[in-house]
Amino acid sequence: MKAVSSSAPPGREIFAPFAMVARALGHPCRLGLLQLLAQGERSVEALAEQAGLGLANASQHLQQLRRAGLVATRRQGNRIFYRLSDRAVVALLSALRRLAERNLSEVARLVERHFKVLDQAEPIGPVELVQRMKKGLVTLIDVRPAEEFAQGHLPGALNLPLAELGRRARLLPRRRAVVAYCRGPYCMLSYEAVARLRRRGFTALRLEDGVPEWRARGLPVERGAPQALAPQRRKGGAAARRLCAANRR
Amino acid sequence: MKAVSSSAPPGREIFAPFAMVARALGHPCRLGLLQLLAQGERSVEALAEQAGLGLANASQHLQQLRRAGLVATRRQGNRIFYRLSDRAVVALLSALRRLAERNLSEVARLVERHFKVLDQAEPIGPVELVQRMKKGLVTLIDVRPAEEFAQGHLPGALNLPLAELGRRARLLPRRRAVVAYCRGPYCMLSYEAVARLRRRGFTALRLEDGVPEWRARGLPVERGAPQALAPQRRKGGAAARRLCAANRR
DNA sequence: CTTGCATTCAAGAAATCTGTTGAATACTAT
DNA sequence: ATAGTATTCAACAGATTTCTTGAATGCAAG
Repeated sequence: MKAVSSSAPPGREIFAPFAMVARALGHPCRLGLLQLLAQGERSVEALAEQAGLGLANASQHLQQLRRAGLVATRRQGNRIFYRLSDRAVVALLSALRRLAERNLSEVARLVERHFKVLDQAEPIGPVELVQRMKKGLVTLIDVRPAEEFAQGHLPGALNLPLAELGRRARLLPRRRAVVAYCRGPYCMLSYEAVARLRRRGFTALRLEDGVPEWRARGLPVERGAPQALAPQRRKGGAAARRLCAANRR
Repeated sequence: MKAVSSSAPPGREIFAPFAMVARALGHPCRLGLLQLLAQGERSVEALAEQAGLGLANASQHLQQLRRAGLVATRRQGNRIFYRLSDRAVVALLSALRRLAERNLSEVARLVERHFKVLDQAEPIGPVELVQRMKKGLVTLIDVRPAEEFAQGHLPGALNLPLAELGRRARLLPRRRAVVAYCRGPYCMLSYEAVARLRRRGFTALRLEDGVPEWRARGLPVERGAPQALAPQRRKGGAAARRLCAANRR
């Protein structure tokens, strides 16, 4: 950018810091990194791998995010963990998503179509989920990797990472519908999970929100406990009761 | 950006549209244009002039905003009027501002310092304004140009554009404190107005919000009526009553 | 101190973005 | 039609961004 055209109206530089933050959000890779970080803190290496980026490249993207104040770092021994600097970041991302959904109908249609192939049905919202859980109508599964589940998950959810879905799907009760959720509205894990479950004859639905959105709504999140890998779990009954108890307050 | 490094994790392109919207916000000039548009619709020419941009340059920035779905256009005869496409845009800008304020303390300090020279006192919030207006303690002035005032202003505000402040300041009551507002938290008009009024011996304060923020809070806005240019107006009394009435609902 | 590991820095090529200029388009008024 | 106005388009130079590669840094373990 050259010297601003003619008479620079005063108070233009004021916007520079804000523009910098917006710019930091302005790259698909960085949005992907932020979505991952919204699940919990991670090392550079883990982020690079899960985002499918080269190491140095991921590092540079992360530093850009840090310069913009969107993420913060913590050193632990040899490695450096990145995390969202503030839960307002999730709010900003949600605002961005809402607006892009409304206004970019052209692109949004394409995205939707691309996903609708996997999931023809509307996702259900958090309110409806709680109602159905209360009635014991659904089994709630978290299809993210176990580590992310450990860092926070919906109360009463079973952790069934997509990778293990093939092996463990048969353990799900067939009577109840299965509701799957993952990292967020634009994470494809749950789309994929729902598609696979349907192919196996399950009644499967997607939860609209991911964990970050759920948390941002002020709804309760259960931490820790990567869940016993025990394939045989009282499926749904106890879990549903826990979810309801947590939501009743 | 080349082909994404190695194995493109699925669902990366999904973020592209969102990144595009964020990018559109990622330039100081475009943020300035959006701030102007938040006051009301405008022609390209008016926008270019007020933002201090070349005509073609402004046009291109505006088209970028339109491609991102942030603004929309309307043709009227010879000219084209741009407007915000959705009030969610103001919400997004506010979210951006909040986050940048919190996290970019380094830059924020500089900005603040730059402004604190003009305004040493904290701005007052909308709640406090309503209270003081109710008690008839303050005169509320809108220091934006008359056209913007006409497109929407706080109930009971007097329009005293910065350009006319010199001539008309003497007409303000000296007993009451003067509260000035303008386009938003990072518009310098009100800073400047407050500084000038103080130099003249007034007790002057800045309102934290501008009209867009006020509106976004769901507070009432009076439209039309560029206000009689009559220098002699029952200053504050009737205005205050109107503001209070409007806010009471 | 040396080694190994995680991360960052540095440099360079390719792509993208910006602002300017001058021409082209779309509409109004004469 | 013709002239005039408002806006957009096209093209270009300069700046910035992005990703890759390879080296440098900081820390922990031996």
